[in-house]
Amino acid sequence: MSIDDAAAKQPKRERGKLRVAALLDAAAALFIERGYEATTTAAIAARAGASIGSLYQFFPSKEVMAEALFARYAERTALAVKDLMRRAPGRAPAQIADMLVGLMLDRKSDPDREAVLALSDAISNIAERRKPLREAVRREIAALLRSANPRLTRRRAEIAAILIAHTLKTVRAVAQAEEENRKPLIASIKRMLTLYIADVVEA
Amino acid sequence: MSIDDAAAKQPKRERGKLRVAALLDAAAALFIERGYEATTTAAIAARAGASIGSLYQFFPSKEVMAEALFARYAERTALAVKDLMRRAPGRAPAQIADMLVGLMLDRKSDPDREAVLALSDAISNIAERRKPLREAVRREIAALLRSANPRLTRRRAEIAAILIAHTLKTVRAVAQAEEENRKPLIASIKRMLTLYIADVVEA
Amino acid sequence: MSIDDAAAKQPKRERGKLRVAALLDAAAALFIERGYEATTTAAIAARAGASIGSLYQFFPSKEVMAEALFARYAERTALAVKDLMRRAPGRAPAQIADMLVGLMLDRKSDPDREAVLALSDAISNIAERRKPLREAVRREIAALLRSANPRLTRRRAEIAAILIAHTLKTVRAVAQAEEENRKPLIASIKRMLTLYIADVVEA
Amino acid sequence: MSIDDAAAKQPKRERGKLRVAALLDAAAALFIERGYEATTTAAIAARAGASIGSLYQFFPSKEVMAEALFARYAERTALAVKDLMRRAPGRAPAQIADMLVGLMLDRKSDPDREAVLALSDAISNIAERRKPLREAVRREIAALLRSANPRLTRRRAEIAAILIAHTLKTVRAVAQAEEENRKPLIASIKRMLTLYIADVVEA
DNA sequence: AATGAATGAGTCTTCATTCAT
DNA sequence: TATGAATGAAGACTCATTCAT
Repeated sequence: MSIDDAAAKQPKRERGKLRVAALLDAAAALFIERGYEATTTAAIAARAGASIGSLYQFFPSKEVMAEALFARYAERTALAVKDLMRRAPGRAPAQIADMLVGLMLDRKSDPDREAVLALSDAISNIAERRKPLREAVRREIAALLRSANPRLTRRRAEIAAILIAHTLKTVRAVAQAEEENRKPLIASIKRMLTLYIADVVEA
Repeated sequence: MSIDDAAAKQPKRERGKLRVAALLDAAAALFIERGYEATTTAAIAARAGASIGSLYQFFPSKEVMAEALFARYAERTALAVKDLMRRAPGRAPAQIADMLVGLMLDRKSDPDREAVLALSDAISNIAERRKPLREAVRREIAALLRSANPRLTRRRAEIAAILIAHTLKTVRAVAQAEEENRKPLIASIKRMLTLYIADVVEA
Repeated sequence: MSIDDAAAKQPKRERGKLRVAALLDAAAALFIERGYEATTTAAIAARAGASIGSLYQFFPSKEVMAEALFARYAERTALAVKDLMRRAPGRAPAQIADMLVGLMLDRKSDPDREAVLALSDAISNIAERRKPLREAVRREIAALLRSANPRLTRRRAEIAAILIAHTLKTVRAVAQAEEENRKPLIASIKRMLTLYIADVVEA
Repeated sequence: MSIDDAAAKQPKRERGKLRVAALLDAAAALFIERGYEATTTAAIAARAGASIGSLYQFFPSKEVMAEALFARYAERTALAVKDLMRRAPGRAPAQIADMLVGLMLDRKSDPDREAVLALSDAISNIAERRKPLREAVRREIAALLRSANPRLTRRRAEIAAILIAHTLKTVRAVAQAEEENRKPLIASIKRMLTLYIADVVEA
């Protein structure tokens, strides 16, 4: 809400929409390749086949680009989570673990995801921006647990949801860093989550 | 061993050692506050009460500073892990989980730790440098598991160790981001690890 | 009369005239608020509720806008001066001082005036453009003095007119910067001018 | 007092002092030649025989340069005014007018003066910064008037001082813009001021 | 050793103006 | 005519690193 909190300008013409998408794609690719700091706005524009002025027509600053990229990613994620929840109720712990890990693996295929990660420590308030998304996910997981065991207190479900969400991040780390062990690791994560969810739900 | 493989110069006098320590402390604090890229060598020198010239007397480049910081951290961590292992053999899963989580909480008090994390995506080969330390930790955890259940295959122990190590990182994340829920979350992590370790060990 | 001597295009339809007026009003307001250099053509268009393309439809350059603004102001000023002169002949020094100061105060209410001042050092040849207006005013004042004292040499009247004109500018400065002292200051200026005019006329 | 209210860094070595002076001289010259906006920091550095980095070593922004230039000018002016006041008491109106106009003409020879004028509308708060100087001058003039006529009320002296100070600015304007009429105009200003001062003092 | 000045390539961003629809 | 996208030269400023004292 600060004064220079200018947001990305919405393009009004078709040409503009294509530009914005191309710029965002280029930014995502470069943020992944080089990191946020090392990526120059000139490079983004060049890769998108646009002039630097064109970039600034839509994004008043490099930081706003990052935010726009995050918004695009958050929107897609929210959709995926919503979709998951439609299919979840009434499942056994092992199935739930499966679905959650599956969601993470699916989402990993979104090229924006990795780019958004490169943003984490680059933009100070991206952490704040990410909060609503994170909390939505937690709420959904907590609801899932309580639908599996209605006697679970709200508080306990909440704590468990936080831990499960954190653990799910491991899926991403594992999928990136440990390519040669990926499969058994994914299986192990599912196993660990299954044990934990069962423990929580049957408490 | 190449020519430009310059490392931090070892200070010869007491005064020099203090300077180096002060510079590393300042760098650590600033890397945490602003990140690696956003921290200027001038700011490091200023916070350490030294001149910029003095900084370059001991560290031939900003990158070398980062490496020196990492080395200081790795050394302390190695000591802590070694110490843990001396006390570990013959414990039950719950105790092992306790000790591992306790180690993370202990190590968190080292101000270098967070700073080293800020280095991750800043310096490409810091990831490489970190590998040996990470693998040492994994080896120790795997050994622990196999000492608890000698029939465990090397491979299974290794996979489990990787997952446990990843999960331990959650301790740090939790301790930072979720202050109000810290205690129940730590307890939950211990519970989840206990369940998983028991599952692995009793397989 | 050179080829690139492009002036503001005369709008043909009513809608165009309104647009031009709105653009000039917006420009005037922004020049006052931010100065000529700091005002962007985009901001002018935006405040006038027009598109940037529309602005350039009527004004081929930012400089031409400034000139058009000046022209609008000069026209109004010339009318006011002409009107003054009709009522001036045969008055006593104190009355003349009164009328001149009154004219300045009147003209101050024209929002273009302040804007035109913001143009002074921004556009080099605006000083040139201003010359004819300035000299017309001086001629009128000189004529006034000589009608009050026909024996006054042309030269003396001219010098006095220049000084009086300069002093009249003080009215504007005073009215802007010294709000709390405005009234006595205006009175003092009138007194000073009265003394001086009397001195010149009775010489 | 805002956060980024960084001031010019004081040089600590002789070399630095020379640099700062050279940069300020270059800035003054260029501000006069081209105006504040049109002067680039690169041009200032070049004219001073310094690198652009060297300029920013001492002046964190172009605006701070302008402020430093103003400070240098204000200091010199304050000295001149103080000196004047030492010689002023007990003089007749004509002599006082003479001295005041003389002061303006003297100060005009300071190359910083004209540069400072080019700053007026460029830097928003320069008006604020100028206030103390302006008020000091007014106080001195008011004191002068009251020493000439002790029965003058504080208020009346103050108002008269403001008007006199404003009128003195005319000296500068005249000296610049009306070169061919300078002499008789200066004489006329002295005459007008003499009349006015006498009127005030003998009231 | 210590200090602080010097360097300049490189970065983000701006903005008057032109063009395509 | 109206609109909004496109352009790119230019400008303020940064910062790791080197040098002179």
